[in-house]
Amino acid sequence: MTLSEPDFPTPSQGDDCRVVREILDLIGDKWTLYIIATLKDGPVRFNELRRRIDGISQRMLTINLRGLERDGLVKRTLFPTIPPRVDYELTDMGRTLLAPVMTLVMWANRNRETIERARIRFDESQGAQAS
Amino acid sequence: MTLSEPDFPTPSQGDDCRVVREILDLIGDKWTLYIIATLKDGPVRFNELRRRIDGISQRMLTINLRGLERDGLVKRTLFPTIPPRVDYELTDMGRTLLAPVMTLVMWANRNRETIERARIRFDESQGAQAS
DNA sequence: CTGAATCCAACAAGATACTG
DNA sequence: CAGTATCTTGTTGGATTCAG
Repeated sequence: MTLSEPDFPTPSQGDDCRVVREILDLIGDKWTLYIIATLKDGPVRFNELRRRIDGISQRMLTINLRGLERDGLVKRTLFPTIPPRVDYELTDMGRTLLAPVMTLVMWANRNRETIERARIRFDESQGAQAS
Repeated sequence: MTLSEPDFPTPSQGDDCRVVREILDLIGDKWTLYIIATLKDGPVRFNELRRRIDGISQRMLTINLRGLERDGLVKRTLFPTIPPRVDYELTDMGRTLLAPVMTLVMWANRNRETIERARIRFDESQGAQAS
């Protein structure tokens, strides 16, 4: 285990945070997570990805797929047919990322409403004090 | 448990991903995670935060703290002394975020080198095919 | 000390058109 | 079908200045 906090593992400021930043730079952008999620069940073709991910542009899909391929999270397979066909699929490492992401999903699901309420309350108190 | 996938819980494209996006919008920016990590052991004053988080500007610290306060992850306590003093600390919900983040930290630590190698390999193969 | 307000640079991302 | 290239725009973040 990389971390050795006694009772509860918490991010140890200096080191870990930078590492997490790299990961967040990896998956923290607008589309990457959607792409990974869309690939979770197996290979998907380029335009199929585009159709399934609502609102993504051709450009962004290409760029993000390149990044994921570069990082070894996604494998690109070109079939040199006419018309050409390209399959994208998660690598083994890409699949291991699904688990950590899931803990975030669960946290999000559990706390979404609380956060929503906190926001409303905060915004109201801000509006009220504007005298 | 919020998810009920049979063998392995994976992000279910439509729903969960949007929820995670909200969370990533929360912590996915450049500084929020550092702030949360810096607050993990208890209240910290504004300028102390600023000192401990290398490179952050006053403006960004303020903005991010406001956001965290708005979302109910951080509590702000103003001591109306002269000069004024403001303490920031994680709320209970804020602390629960540490655990999910940690799974990401661990994934990052485990896979950092692999990713680094993948990148080098990818970049080299790209340079090679540029004929 | 703890901010708020303003201006500005850099980058991310959308729209569109073109190509093998 | 699967991209690339270019242009434009929106957002983020840094620097600086001012205020309670």
